[in-house]
This record gives sequence, structure tokens and C-alpha cells, in this order.
Amino acid sequence: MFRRYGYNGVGLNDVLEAAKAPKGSLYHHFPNGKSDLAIAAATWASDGMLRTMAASFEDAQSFEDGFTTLCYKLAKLFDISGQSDGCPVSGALFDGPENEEFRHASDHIFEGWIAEAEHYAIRFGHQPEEARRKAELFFMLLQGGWTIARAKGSSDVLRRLPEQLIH
Amino acid sequence: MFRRYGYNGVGLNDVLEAAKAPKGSLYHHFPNGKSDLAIAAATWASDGMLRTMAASFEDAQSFEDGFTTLCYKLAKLFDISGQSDGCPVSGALFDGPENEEFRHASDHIFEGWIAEAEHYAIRFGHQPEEARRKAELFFMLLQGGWTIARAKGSSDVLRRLPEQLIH
DNA sequence: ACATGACTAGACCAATCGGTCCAGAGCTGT
DNA sequence: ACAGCTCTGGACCGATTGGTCTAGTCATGT
Repeated sequence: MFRRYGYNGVGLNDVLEAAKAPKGSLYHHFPNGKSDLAIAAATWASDGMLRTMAASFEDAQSFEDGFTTLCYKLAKLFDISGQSDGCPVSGALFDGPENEEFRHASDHIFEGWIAEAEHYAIRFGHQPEEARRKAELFFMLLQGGWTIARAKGSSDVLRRLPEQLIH
Repeated sequence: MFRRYGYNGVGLNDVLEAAKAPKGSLYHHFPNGKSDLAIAAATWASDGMLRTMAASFEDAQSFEDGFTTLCYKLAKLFDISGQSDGCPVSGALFDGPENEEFRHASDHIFEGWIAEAEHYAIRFGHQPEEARRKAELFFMLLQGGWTIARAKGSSDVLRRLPEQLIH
């Protein structure tokens, strides 16, 4: 729900109704309420992304190869979601309260993705500096491509993303 | 306010207080209230972006040259905003109500940016297909780079963006 | 059997939300 | 001077917001 409607676009009552859980349970497990929940949701989504990345690069022959697989996987997820979900981290955190905790949490998660991509680039023989550059490009292509896909309501851009990495 | 807090993160009362305007004026000029206002704000911000692009590419010697100038301009704007503003269109529209009007508006605006970049690429001698690819890369680098800059609270990434275009 | 802590259930709250409404201010053409 | 507008000012509305609070359920260890 966060990735689709954004932090402020989601009401606690909506969440609780969807989860068939009462308020008491939420505030027992997440004492700080909505903000705790959003960070937990973003962290959970990030773990899923890291797993998808690992699965994509596991049998890859090159960085470009792994990236291609990942793009197709994400395009599929995008279609399943009804072409309306955004980045779970941006949705849950950037749209949230403007405080240092949220900013740092999103930085930490994004840095995790980039570091993981950098790790793959190095494994496939790229030099450290080149690997970091490629990892950042990796991230920006996904983030920007996802934005276009959402605006267009089509996953085509995501599948054409690998072309951008080669040139 | 929309680009910093997102559509749902901004209350009409906050906007009206900042504008020193009463409710009546808002609903006279924007009969549909908040949603009209958000689309107007996004359109206005888009015009500013197009002007900044034009200014950056006007005296440029190449596509890369113009892009570099633009990145530095945007980095400056990002710093002035206190390193917390996001993309005005994403903030005002993606975070807003999930309807076809908003989706289409954001697509239209983004497509305008890409078409403009494509136009510059063609002017600098790139082939049509290559120009479109480069224009989409242009957009994704800005969108993704801005996201990183926001998470890190630093405009450094934006200034290093041109490196990604060359390789 | 009983005590104890984890957890649920939901009534309840003040604050704020976007939006409606209308009295009247102020300008313009006659 | 008056009529006929556009536009402003802000009181007011029901709905919803995130959050609090307490009574009670439940599982577990002794």
C-alpha cells in the first residue's frame, strides 16, 4: 500500500482493515505507529529486492546479462501490480515525515542496492572505480525507468533498460 | 510544497496560509480544488524545467556539454532548496490520487522533457534512434540521480552525472 | 489451579482533512 | 448612481486522520 499510495496516501485504518488487525496489535508491535511500520515495510521490500537481484545475477555470464534478467523480472512484477506501484522505499520514506531518521533509512537501503550491484560488477572483472560507476548507473536506470513505466502505465521501458547499460 | 512533501503531505490550509489566500479564492480559480492546484503546480514546474534545459543547451557544443551545464544548474537548485525537494511532477502527481487524469498528466510532462532532450540530441547530429535512446537515458539519469541526491542529502551525485552519459 | 506477561480488540479522542457556502468587497460599463 | 460582474474572506461541515487507553483474551511456566 505504501508503494502504491505513498506514506501520506495510506491511512492506518485502511492498513488495519486490509490486515484484519486492530489498532492495539499495531501499536504493540510498532510502538511508534505509522513511522515504524513504514520503515519496516521499506526494509522488508528492500530484502525482497536484494533477493531478486541475487537470483538474477546468480547464473549470469556478465553484469549486463544479470541486469537484463533483473529488468525482465521487475517488469513482470510491475505488470502484476497493475502498473501502478512505485519504488517501495521512495513511497514509504520520501513521502513520509521529513526527518533525519527517514532520510538516513532510505539512504541506507539504496546504498545497499548499489553496493550489491557494485559487488556483482567486481565479480565480473570490472575495475573498482568502474564498478562503482556502473552500480550507480544501474540504480539510476531502475529508478528512472520505473518512473517512466509508471507514467506510461507500461513495462516496456523496463525491458529496454539493458540497451542503456551497453552504450 | 508539493515537491517537498508530496501531494498528500500538503494540507490545503498550509498552502493557503503560505499564500495568504482564503479558501474562497482557491476554489474560485481552481474549481476542483487540490487536484487542479497540483496539476497546475506540476505544469508550472515543468515549464521552469524546460526553460532551464533550453538555457543549458543554448550555448552548448555537444549534447554532453549541455547535459553537464544542466546538471550543475540542477545541483545548485537542489542545494538552494535545502537538499530536500524531490521531482515536482512526481511529488505532485504520483503521490496524488490514483486516477487516469493524473497519470496522463505526468506522462505528458515527462514526455515533454524527453522530447526536448531528443530534439537537442538530433540538433547535435545524433541519429533519430540514438537520439531517443539518449534522451531517455538523460531523463532516467536525472530522475535516479535526484533520488540518490535526496537520500544522501548531497548534490554531489548530480554533478557526477555527466560521467554516466559518456560511457 | 493459578499467576504472569504477551497480545488483541475496539471504543474513543482531539486535530486536521478537503470541500461547501454565502455575505460582501471591489471593479467595470453604462 | 446603479447594476452586474468577478473575486475574496472566512465560518462551517462531515469525514478521516494518527494515536491513546483500557478491558479482556490467550498461551505458557510453575
